[in-house]
Amino acid sequence: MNTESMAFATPKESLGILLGLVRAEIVRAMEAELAAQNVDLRFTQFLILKRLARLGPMSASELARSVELDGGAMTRQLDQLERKGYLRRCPHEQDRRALRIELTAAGDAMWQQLTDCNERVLAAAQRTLDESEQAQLHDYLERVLRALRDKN
Amino acid sequence: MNTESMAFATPKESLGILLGLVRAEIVRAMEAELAAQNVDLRFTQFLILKRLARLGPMSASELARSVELDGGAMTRQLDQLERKGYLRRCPHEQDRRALRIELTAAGDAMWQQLTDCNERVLAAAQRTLDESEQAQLHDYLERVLRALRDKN
DNA sequence: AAAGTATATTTGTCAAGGCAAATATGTGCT
DNA sequence: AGCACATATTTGCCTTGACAAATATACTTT
Repeated sequence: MNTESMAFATPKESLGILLGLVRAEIVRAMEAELAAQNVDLRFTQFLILKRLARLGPMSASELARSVELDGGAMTRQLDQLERKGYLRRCPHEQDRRALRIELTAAGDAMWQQLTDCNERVLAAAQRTLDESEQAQLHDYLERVLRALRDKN
Repeated sequence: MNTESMAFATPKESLGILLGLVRAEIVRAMEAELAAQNVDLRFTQFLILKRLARLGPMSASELARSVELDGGAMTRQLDQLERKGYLRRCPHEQDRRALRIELTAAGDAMWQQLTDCNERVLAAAQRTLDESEQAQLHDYLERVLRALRDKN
């Protein structure tokens, strides 16, 4: 009659729920690691530093889009991270509306300290998947993401 | 030297970011569908109705755990959903501390209306994966979830 | 049965994020 | 140049969710 059979022990979570659960666990694990190292950063702030460390300076809105964060929220996160001394708001060369957000030396150092902790959590999360399975998971997620964005 | 090569056009999102992006898109898509049908429900509320529709009546805290929502937040969501007439708080038979949350007829009818919209979004999201790939994605995510939870 | 501990629900408080309005620039068209 | 429209950042306002405290009830041990 319908496409799904309910005759399982685990009622088979839908993709939406499952993604939420997995993400929540990753956030929890990362924030625990951060706290364990006495680093006063939330997951969002950690992500922002990571983007900057890996992709280099960019504008606030590029940063916002890349972590799926509202522009207003980004402004406030930048306030906090700037206050902590991890980044700097510089004028953008080509666009006087925009900012060029760049890591300070302290921000860079902080990222050096965090990169291990980051990799540890991700490795732990994927420890039951072998290399090719990890790549496949990644590929599937990217395809799902593209499918959702190219909605037509 | 390190395990990741950065020589790709797309800098290979980490699992944490990717999950966030995909989930955000699914939430966005679902809320757009709900709005298009003039249904005044947020994604969280939709999830709650879905759980109740699929798993039957349960206590507020079971519900909260199953959608990874704080107990306090659940109380307020239940307030709203009860006010809209979609569910009822009944006394729990075996445990006088707890509630038995059950859908009303209106809540059931609402779910009937939403189930299509739900499946449409999930199908669209996974449209570039064939059946076995969808199953595999699901399996990988569940394994990651277990790995994160059984942290030891 | 009394005490101590664990769980369910509710409420207060606070931080984070979404949305809209304001301001300052860019970009394209005429 | 002038105008319309799009984009970048900031700020105010509001909702949601996390955390903690309060209350009620269960469960366990003495």
